[in-house]
Amino acid sequence: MFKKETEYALRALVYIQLQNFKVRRPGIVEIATEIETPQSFTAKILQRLVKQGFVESQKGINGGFYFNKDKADVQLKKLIVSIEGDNLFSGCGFGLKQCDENNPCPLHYNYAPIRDAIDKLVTEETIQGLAKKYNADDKIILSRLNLVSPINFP
Amino acid sequence: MFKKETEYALRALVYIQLQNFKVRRPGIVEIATEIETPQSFTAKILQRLVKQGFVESQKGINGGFYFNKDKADVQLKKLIVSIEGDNLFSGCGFGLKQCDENNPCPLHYNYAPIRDAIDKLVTEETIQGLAKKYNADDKIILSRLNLVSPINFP
DNA sequence: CCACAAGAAGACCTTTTGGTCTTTTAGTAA
DNA sequence: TTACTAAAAGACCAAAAGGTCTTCTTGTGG
Repeated sequence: MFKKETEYALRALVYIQLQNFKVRRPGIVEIATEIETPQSFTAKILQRLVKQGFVESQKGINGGFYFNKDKADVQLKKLIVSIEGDNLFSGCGFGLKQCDENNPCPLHYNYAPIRDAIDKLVTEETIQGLAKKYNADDKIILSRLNLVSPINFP
Repeated sequence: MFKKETEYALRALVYIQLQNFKVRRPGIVEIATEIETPQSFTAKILQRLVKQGFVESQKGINGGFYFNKDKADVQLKKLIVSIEGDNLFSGCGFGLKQCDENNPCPLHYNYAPIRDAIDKLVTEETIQGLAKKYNADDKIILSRLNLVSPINFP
């Protein structure tokens, strides 16, 4: 469904938010280890997300990645579109350029409701929402790390 | 959603079935022109589909691609899986290896219904079904070709 | 039986995606 | 102010996806 880059970004950001809830700012080594992604590639992805303002980072000792609480929650759709464009939400299942209600392809009436459901999901859900669900439902899994003692976090 | 190869295969096969309904066997040049895909690439895709038994072909004058009426209709799922594997129907939105009801990722409860809807659609629908819809609903579009006079077709 | 009209086969190329590695920059604590 | 820690930057590499091109092979129809 999603590209690897998108999957890694989702997992990394949810992981960062979870650690932020625990008053920690995880570094790239910890993040990549816990969400089980290639470290350098994950670093590159996060650097782009920092540049684009989805998440922030702090260099040096006790540095790491974190969300600015003054900013709005990160909407999944904005994140996904920034990585892989909006083809998933607006494209035609047949790959036709012009396919809509007035000019439907043979798959249109089957496919449109699914596409709309995907759009609704990613429009309504946020990284912070996913992280909160994780905290609320102890069945939900994401990483191998379950509890880390908080360190000082200004 | 789907890979280009899958999209081209869907369009090509539906086009072939539509022409078969008109007692014609379209050739690769006609197919690629009408469904607006790269000719050589489309030829390559169709050759693979012939080898795998999804469609048949006839060389020489008045040759072209056609469906064997004695065989079962082509289920979209079988076609798609043969091209891009079943990740779309069984994979996790987060890209986790082990993600299910018992071990859900944070996106699981949102994503599973969508994935199931996709699975249902491609399991129930066939190339022949799509082509028939096309014939029944004159709004539906696929190619630039709307009517071609039938030629002899044994 | 030959000319021609197709599809078959496969080598090759380009772009995108996924990924590694090395060097630089910046922040912090002692 | 130095030593260390951590992110930033970007060159580089590998695999997969997407696509082209040339050369067979096969099946008619005349």
